[in-house]
Amino acid sequence: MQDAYDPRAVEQDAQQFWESRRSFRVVEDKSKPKYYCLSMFPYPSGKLHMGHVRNYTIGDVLTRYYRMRGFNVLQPMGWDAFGLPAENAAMANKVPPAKWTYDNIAYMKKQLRSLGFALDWERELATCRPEYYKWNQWLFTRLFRKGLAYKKTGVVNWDPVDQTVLANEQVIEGRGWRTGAVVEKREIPMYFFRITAYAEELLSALDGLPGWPEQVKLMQKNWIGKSEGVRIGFPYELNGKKETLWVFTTRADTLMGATFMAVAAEHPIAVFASQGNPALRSFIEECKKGGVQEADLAQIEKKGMPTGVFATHPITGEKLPVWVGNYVLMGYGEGAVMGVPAHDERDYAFAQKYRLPIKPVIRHPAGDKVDPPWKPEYAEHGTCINSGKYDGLDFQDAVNAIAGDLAAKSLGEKQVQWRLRDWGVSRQRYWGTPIPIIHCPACGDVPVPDEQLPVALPENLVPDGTGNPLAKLPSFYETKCPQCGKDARRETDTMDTFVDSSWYFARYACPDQARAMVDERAGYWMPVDQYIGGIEHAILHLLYSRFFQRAMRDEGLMPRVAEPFTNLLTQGMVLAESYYSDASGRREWINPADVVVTRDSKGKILSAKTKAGKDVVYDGIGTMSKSKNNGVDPQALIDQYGADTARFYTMFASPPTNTLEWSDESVEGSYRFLRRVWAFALAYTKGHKTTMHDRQARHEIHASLKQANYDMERHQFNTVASACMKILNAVEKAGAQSATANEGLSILIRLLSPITPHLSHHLWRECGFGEDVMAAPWPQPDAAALELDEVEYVVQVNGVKRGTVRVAKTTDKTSLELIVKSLEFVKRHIEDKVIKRFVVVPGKLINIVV
RNA sequence: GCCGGAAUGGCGGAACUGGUAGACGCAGCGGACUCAAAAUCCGCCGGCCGCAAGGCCAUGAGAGUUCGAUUCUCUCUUCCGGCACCA
Repeated sequence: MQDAYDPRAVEQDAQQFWESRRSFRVVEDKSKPKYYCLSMFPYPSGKLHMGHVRNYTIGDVLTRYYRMRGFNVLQPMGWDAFGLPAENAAMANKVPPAKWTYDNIAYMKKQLRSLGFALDWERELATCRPEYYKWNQWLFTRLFRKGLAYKKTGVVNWDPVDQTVLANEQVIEGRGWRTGAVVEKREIPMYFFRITAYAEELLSALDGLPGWPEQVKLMQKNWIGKSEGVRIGFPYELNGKKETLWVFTTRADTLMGATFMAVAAEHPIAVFASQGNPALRSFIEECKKGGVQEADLAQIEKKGMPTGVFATHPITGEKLPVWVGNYVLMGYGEGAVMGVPAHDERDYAFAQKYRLPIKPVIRHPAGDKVDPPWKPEYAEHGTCINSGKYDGLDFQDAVNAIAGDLAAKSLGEKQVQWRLRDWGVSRQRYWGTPIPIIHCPACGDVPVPDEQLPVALPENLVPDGTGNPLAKLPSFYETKCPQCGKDARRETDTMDTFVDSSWYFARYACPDQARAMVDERAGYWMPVDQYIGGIEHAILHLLYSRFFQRAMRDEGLMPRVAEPFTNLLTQGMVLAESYYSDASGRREWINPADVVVTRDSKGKILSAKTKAGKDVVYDGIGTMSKSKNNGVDPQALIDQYGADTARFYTMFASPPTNTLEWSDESVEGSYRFLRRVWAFALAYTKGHKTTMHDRQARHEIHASLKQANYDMERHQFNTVASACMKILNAVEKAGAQSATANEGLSILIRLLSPITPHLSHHLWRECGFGEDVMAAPWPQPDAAALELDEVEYVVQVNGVKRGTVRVAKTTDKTSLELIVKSLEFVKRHIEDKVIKRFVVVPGKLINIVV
């Protein structure tokens, strides 16, 4: 055994051992319980970032742990390889996205290998490969025939200068990122997946997911947003024609307080009324300015303009003015709302601004009046007032009565409304799965027949920022209609990359299957037993995957599996400090690795300078991002300390679900610990062995092991790492030649092996415990070692700690009371007072209440 | 704006079902070893008062329940994630 710990040599050696044995290759094996451990696959952006290291280390710790516990464990890896950054890189470097992507995959794969993850590389897949995306297309055509994929218009961000659709990310403060032009909303035809057909099941099935964090289930529940309400019709006349303006409301009880109507700018009433009304037309144009992001729309100043149209209140017959409101969204409900200013905050603000009447119809906790400013209680449920025959009814009775009266006039019905919208999957972009539709002038939209799949994406194009290059490539879009054989045009839009990532987990079971999307091997491996990934995916990716699993199930694939992920671990983000320099008048972001910080004694930052001495400004802590240049490159860490230190640090630094604030300094401590383990093992191999046991040390070892096993089960790996440190402390106390060292080292090396597999592999062999630590059984604490004859009680008087006392374990409550009352530090606090209570928590604590 | 989460020493964090707040580390300080440095080892390490014994304060802020609250309830503040075309 070498005197000094040399991570490079140890890690190469262990990786070769695993490689030569194909240690991580798994096949279906009915004799063992299966465990499918999956980490979210990476986007091949160039190199690994710390979030990847953290994510994949968590997955690898679980993989190796379950493997030692006797499970047949699958841990695969692949590449979420389509997406926007490849097109951006292509524009910047004039290199096709395909080449950029494949180069990145090659480099990142090398990095993953150097970290020693127990991955079955024979199952590797990349979503940009035709043998993968063929099945996106195949499923799309199946859903299309069933009506679960369909075409309608959707709203996008439009850059009027580049004449192109922009992603939300490419809209900076309402302007196109390349042109600086004010972005406009534009309606274009696109394909949608009818996820709303599964809304009820996606919602109710959340209750059957005990292995998911409550917070994620709650977010999904709110996202799906089931609400029960009433669809109400307000008759109006347009050009002498009788029409009905429909709205949806969850507050039908406030119908008698409606004083106006508001419709979206795209609503037919608005469009009609704007003819011959230049002011209204320019207002509608104004509403189209800006992007489509929900967060922006929710914060814009509420503005409106009357259309001159009046709608009839379905109960009172009163004429209500119809306004165009920039806060009404065409995509939600009916694209129109009834304005009840007295009991809705947005309507209240709108009515105040435009001096519309405010009519209170609900008695709220603060009374009957709704004087300004707005108070949240105005929106609370209560008894109806000023509502004619509905006066005195409470919320539910009023809704029922009003819905009943409206139904009699065919102007209303109860309705369940979902916040969830259908999933728009069309992207006007090149680097994605081509949508397998052919547009025929005679036959309409025709899905590409199976024998013509995949619709291959040409890999040699370079986008230029002015729209989709596929739409400029006749050899791609010129085709024949599969039905009538006449000239037709191929769809040039590609699919949202979320489609790729909605089923990759099933494909890992059978990546080599050329004849089907998945085969019976998916039936063996699915569902995923443990899924691990960033909390930022809590809604979209996970919801889309749950939808896809059901769509595939109903297509006869994996018929028994509805939920793709049995257990979910959402890891926290890896954060870093960011700094910029203002010197050039423009913010120049400086990597934290190049910044020297001086702090005061409280740890507050006094000043920050670059290594060259230039002043920089501290911009707080946040996610690592390219735009703020605050990424920490894990490669430097691996090169300097080795993979095991990188792995140990990321596990030890904080519990997996917390955010992790990066600190270079703490890495050193992890490395020091691994060196101490090495040094102790070295001393152990050299010395004479004795049969002597250190009882106290042995107790500490087994108590720590018990804790570690508990924490392993609840995925709190930072305290597993702490337990390893405690065991080393104990075993060092016992001495390298003791029998306790033999037992303790054997436990320690096994306990560490999921976290630091290379070091554990090496030491296990050097200490003579066996050939392969992964084949060893997982350690269990010895009950006898955990037992102690004496227990220490904390003694409190009135809940304040006054001291401790050691007594025999068998002491009963009566004698305990006598012993405690005679203690000097107790007497002092209870003399001449009456003891009201004597609380004993067995084995732990005594509280005397006086 | 809406939905979800978090807040504990100088720093990361621990405290299992309400029972010793600060485990285990990092940084810092003092010492040993060394010609010296590195490495390693030993000791101290929340704040205030006190020579000490000991006492008081303290888990973002404010209230409440309890013999006892970091843990449960309510209100608030700040920060983080998501908001449907970033992945």
